Formats: sequence, structure tokens, C-alpha cells
Amino acid sequence: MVTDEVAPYRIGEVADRLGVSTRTLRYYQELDLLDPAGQSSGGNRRYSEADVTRAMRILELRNVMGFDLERIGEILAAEDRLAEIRAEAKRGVSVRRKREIATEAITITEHLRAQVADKLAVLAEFDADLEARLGRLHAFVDELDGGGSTVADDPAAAPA
Amino acid sequence: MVTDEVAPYRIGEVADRLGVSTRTLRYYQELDLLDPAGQSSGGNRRYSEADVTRAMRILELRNVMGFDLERIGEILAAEDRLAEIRAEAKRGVSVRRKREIATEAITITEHLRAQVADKLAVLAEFDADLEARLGRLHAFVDELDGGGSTVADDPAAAPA
DNA sequence: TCAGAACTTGACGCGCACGGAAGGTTTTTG
DNA sequence: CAAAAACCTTCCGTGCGCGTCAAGTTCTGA
Repeated sequence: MVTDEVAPYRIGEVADRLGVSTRTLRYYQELDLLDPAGQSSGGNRRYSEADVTRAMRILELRNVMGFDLERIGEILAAEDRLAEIRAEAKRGVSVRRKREIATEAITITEHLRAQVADKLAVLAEFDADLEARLGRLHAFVDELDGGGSTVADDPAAAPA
Repeated sequence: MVTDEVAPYRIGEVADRLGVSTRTLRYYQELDLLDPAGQSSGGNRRYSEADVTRAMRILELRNVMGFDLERIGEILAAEDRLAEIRAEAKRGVSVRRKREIATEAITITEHLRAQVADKLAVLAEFDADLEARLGRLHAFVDELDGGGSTVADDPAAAPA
């Protein structure tokens, strides 16, 4: 299946674009996270644009959410099943089955979103803390510059 | 140095409180990230409230920001130097030196905050994406419930 | 006081997410 | 039509962040 038309990218190009190694892309394939859409007549991997998007998705889940590759696989698998029933909507898939899968996708997505919300909250708090720290630090250096002998200090918070 | 008064917590208590193993706490000590404030007469570790706070800080930087322990060490080290000059502010530390260290702390903190801002932005985008997905999914199941034979579908986005 | 729970210092082991070399094939390029 | 660059599979190696004994010591509670 020489699918060069729809899968134009070589593994090295994709790796460069995403800032990862070719080894990483092959590893993701081993774990069934990313199966290149095609291959050359000689057997070289050929990635489609959708593959690249999927790889970016994987890296985002890894870098931003800090998930391990197994969890990422679960998330992607749910989305894949959803996409499947969409593609096969025309054919005989019972409405009951569709609803089951869609409901499963909703559950997983909501769960995921809750985790994102958690992370957002913690990060916002962290950011506020850093901002406060910076305020104190700037006040400290202002103090040093202005009141030469005025020993009124209060840089980063005390013990706690 | 039996510092039980100011360092009342045993390693097991701290570990339980933070949801980590005692091994983890000892490991952080190996890496000079967390040195318990005191010890019992027999040599057992005794952690102060400040130690616990510091441990929580480490875990936050690990879990939320995904930093490795070396980077966390750098961040904490900068804050420690800052705290030192604050403690020794009364004694002879040149204003120039103070300003140097405070400026270094500002640089590091600002850098850290920029990374937090980055993460916040990416997470917000991710959240919006998930929200949109959920909207489509709900519309999909509504479609299934309502229009029994109405095959108008459009669940999760198409190819990309 | 004394059993048993909690702690100590070593040291080796392990899972994850790749890194990297070997030895060969495919693809590109001058 | 080479020669070089990129790719292939296979396999063992590695670094981080601990997990897990082992063998002894310290601490707590009855």
C-alpha cells in the first residue's frame, strides 16, 4: 500500500518539526499510539498531516498534562472509537451502541477536563504566589537603592 | 543537636501527610533538596513545619510544573541564598552583594513565572478545546435521542 | 522492661521513556 | 550510477525517581 499521496512526510522531517527524535516516533508506534498512515515501496514510514497532528497531541498530553504514555493511549483510544462510529454511521451500527460509545467519550473527556481545571487552579495559585514574591523582591531592591542605611527589610516571606 | 522542640515530626508522619514514601524524603535529602531541621538523640530524622512546607513546595514543582529534581534544586537554592542575606542583613553584607543576590532571585523568579504563564496559556487552550469537544459530543447524543432516523451527525471533529 | 513498631544506612533492582550502536536496506543527490 | 544520507530492525544501555530487601538500631506503649 504505497500511500505517498496522502502521507508525504518522512520520519526525520516529522521528528525535526516536533523537536523529538526518530526513536521517539518509532517508540510511540510500538505502543500503538501513532501508526503512520502509509509507507514507501521500500518499507519506509510515511506520515500524513493527521499523523503529525496526532503526534502533537501526544506530546501536548505528555508535556502539559504530564500523563504517562499508557494514559495517553487510553485517551486517544476513546477518541478513536468515537471517530470510528462516526465513519461507520451510515452502516449498521445500532443507536444504542453509538450512544454507549459517545457516553463513554463524554465521561472520559469530562474526567480529563476536570483534571485540566485542577491543574489550572493550582497553576493560577502558583502564579499569584510568584507575583507576590516578585513584588517583595522589587520592594527590597528599591529599599537598597533608596534608603541607603534604612535597614527596613522584608524580602521573601519569613520562615514558612 | 537534639532539636525536638522545633522539629517535632517523624519521617513516617511527614510521608503520610504528603502522600509519599519515606524513601522519597530520604532521596530528597540525598540530593540536598530537603535537610531535616533536627534529629533525635538516637539519630532519627526530625522534620520541622518549615521542612514540611518545603517538601510540599518540592512536590508542587514536581507535580504541577513537571520539573526534574535538579531544576527544583536550582530554584530552591536561589531562594535559600535570598533568605540567607535576609537573615544576615544585620551583619556586614555589602549592599552591592545584597542587590546582586536579590537581582538573581528576581531573574530566576521571572523566568519561572514566564514558564508558568506559558503553561497556563497552553492549558487554557487545551481546556477550550475540550469544552468544544464536549459540546459536539452532547449535540451528538441529543441527535441520537431526538431525531431517531435523522442521520445528521457531526461528533468529534473530522480528520484533523 | 521488653515486644514490636518505626527508624537507620547501605545496596541492588526496576519501570518508564527513550538513547545509541550494529549491520543492513532504501532513498536521495551530484 | 555511484556515494552519501536517511531509513530499517534488533538489541542492549541509560538516567531518573524512586521501590525494596537486608541487617541492624531506636523509639513507643503496655
